[in-house]
Amino acid sequence: MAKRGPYEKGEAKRGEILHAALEIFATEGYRGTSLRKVAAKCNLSLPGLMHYFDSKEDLLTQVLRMRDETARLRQQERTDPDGYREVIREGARTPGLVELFVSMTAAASDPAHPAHALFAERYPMLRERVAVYLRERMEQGAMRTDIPPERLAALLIAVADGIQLQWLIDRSTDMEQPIDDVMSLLSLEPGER
Amino acid sequence: MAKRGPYEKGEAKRGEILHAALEIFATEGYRGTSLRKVAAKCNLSLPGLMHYFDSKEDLLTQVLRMRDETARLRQQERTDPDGYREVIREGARTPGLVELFVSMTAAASDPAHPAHALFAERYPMLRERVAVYLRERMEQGAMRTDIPPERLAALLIAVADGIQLQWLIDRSTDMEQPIDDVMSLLSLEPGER
DNA sequence: GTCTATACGACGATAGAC
DNA sequence: GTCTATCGTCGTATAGAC
Repeated sequence: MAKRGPYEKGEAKRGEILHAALEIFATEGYRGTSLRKVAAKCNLSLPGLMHYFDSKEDLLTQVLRMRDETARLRQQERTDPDGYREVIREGARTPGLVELFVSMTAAASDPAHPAHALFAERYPMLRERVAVYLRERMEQGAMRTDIPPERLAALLIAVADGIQLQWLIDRSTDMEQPIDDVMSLLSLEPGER
Repeated sequence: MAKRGPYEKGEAKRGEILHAALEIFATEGYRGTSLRKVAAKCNLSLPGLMHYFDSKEDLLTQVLRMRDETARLRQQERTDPDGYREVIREGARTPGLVELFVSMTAAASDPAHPAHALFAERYPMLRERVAVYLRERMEQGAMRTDIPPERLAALLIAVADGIQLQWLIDRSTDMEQPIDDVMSLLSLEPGER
């Protein structure tokens, strides 16, 4: 069901801008990247670009939304550690994007920030999806059950986010090991002591 | 051993600036706080303020250094979970500072950033201190020993950092629970199943 | 060494013409 | 829908008074 009229071109251009912005921020990082650079890459003036977005923060927020959407489509319902691993591996290839996510999270602590709503939906959604996976494994008898899956989900996401901060400073940091370690702590198999 | 000559005043003023900057960033957050505001609070012109610092990022880096130093003096060698708890509780009272730390971590991913050296020293030091505590507990027979303390230290710090990201978005997030949960996963006590 | 005044270039944002 | 022109503010740089 193709859009009619002038909307079609506008939506295409909007997508082009978002992809250009994603590429620039991924390569050059969050700091020191201006909207004028993004506009130039799209053969547009700054006001021409701003016609599509309310503000720089709005543009960045939509970049993250697009990023989430493509990641979601690619791995569908993979909430198991292997799915997580894949996400982390890809993040490791694009330090600029990790930096963008972290910077935006900090900025979005202000409820008035455009990205606040995004993260406010995103974290509970992530927790829920991880919790569903953990609950399954518990029902299979493959995991200890003394901590409810919702709490463990918050814990696992914290590990994944937190290790990325250490990795931002030292790129030799192993981002998968801590996830594996938590999972092994949760397993019922021998290995204790 | 008091300093002589004109240095004394300069150092005092430098400290005043750092405290003023800390207060402003703690209350108004990282974004939207300008050096001119900090200068005004110190009854100084902007260049007058810049006489003491190489750049804005340099000033912010020294704010974090000062922050670390006072925290270190106050709790000395407390690397146990209760010491951590205290740090987290105080962080919870000053969202702007947490935002500052997270934003600076992201920015410091660039090795050329003045804060890069700070974090590059800070994380290994933190890991080492936590590892020492964990090793003690292991030797006391109070903890499982199947994962080496160095790896667990990275894990615990990731949990502490990561849960703060979730807390930045949702202030009702319990920042102590995930720490407690990891510690209970590490304990040898019954509770399994 | 401490500090003010002034100016510069770049940023995000907006007004209004086409 | 896209432009030129302009705005206010930012961090920064320099000159020079004391």
